[in-house]
Amino acid sequence: MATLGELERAVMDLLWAGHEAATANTLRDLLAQSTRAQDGTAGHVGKDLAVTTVLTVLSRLERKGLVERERGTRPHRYQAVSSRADHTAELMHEVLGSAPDREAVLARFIGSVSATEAETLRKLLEHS
Amino acid sequence: MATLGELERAVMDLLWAGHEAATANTLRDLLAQSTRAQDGTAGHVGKDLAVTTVLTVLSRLERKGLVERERGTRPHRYQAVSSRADHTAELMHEVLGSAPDREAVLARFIGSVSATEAETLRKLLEHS
DNA sequence: GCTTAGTTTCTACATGAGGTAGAACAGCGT
DNA sequence: ACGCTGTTCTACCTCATGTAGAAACTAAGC
Repeated sequence: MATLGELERAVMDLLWAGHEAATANTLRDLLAQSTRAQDGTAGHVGKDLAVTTVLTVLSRLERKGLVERERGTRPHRYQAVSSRADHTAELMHEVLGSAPDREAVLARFIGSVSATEAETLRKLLEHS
Repeated sequence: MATLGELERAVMDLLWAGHEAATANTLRDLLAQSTRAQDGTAGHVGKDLAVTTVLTVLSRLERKGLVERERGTRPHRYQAVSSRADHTAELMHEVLGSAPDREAVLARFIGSVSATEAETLRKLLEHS
């Protein structure tokens, strides 16, 4: 499955931020951002990493299909293939999909959702 | 997180079956069942495993909090702590929970649900 | 053209999870 | 006391992930 490690997730957080801003990041960007990110912030990494470390992670994320790399430009540009929300929703479907009793799962899932979110869901379901 | 390996999942599948039937399984039960399980069936394991292998897995699942073991009886009794549906729903919440943009995620999630399931969801949300 | 600083690729090592199982120990029925 | 079955301990292998050095590569200036 597409389960991410801690560092992978941090890098994805940075890339996802760029995704919202429709920005393709370079390695340098990412390093700068990761240095800037504070504890608790998305993309936070508690230490200084070697450039190669980040590149390795980027390659692995690319292999996993989460990151796309523009090889044409000179510093390559890296960007998340899909938004964080899309990715998370997909993950939820993956989790759900492996169940033979989807209905039961959905029932439990709905059962433990906050009142406000239940409201949100109701609204979302009106249209479809 | 509670991400399971292949064998762990197979064992959980057997235990979950027992959970529905309100049955606590012994090691022997599980081995017999796993041998019986056919390809595609829940709890399927393609080969004969050593007893210790299954026991190790059970211990790890116990450590993860997914399995409870009755140590009083002589062959110990093993059982799933919660139903598969509960577990899966919990997993979905975990996935969702790590997102800062829960609403957006829910929107995407709902967006890619089948029509029939959307209907199910609507019904489920009526009561709450 | 040649050096240089930043980029990318290759290769490597450490750690931890999970699959797998032997060795040894413990309790029960005979 | 003996042996069978279940349990515990320990161990090994593989793979994912974190981490990074060494080397190859490239654009830009001198």
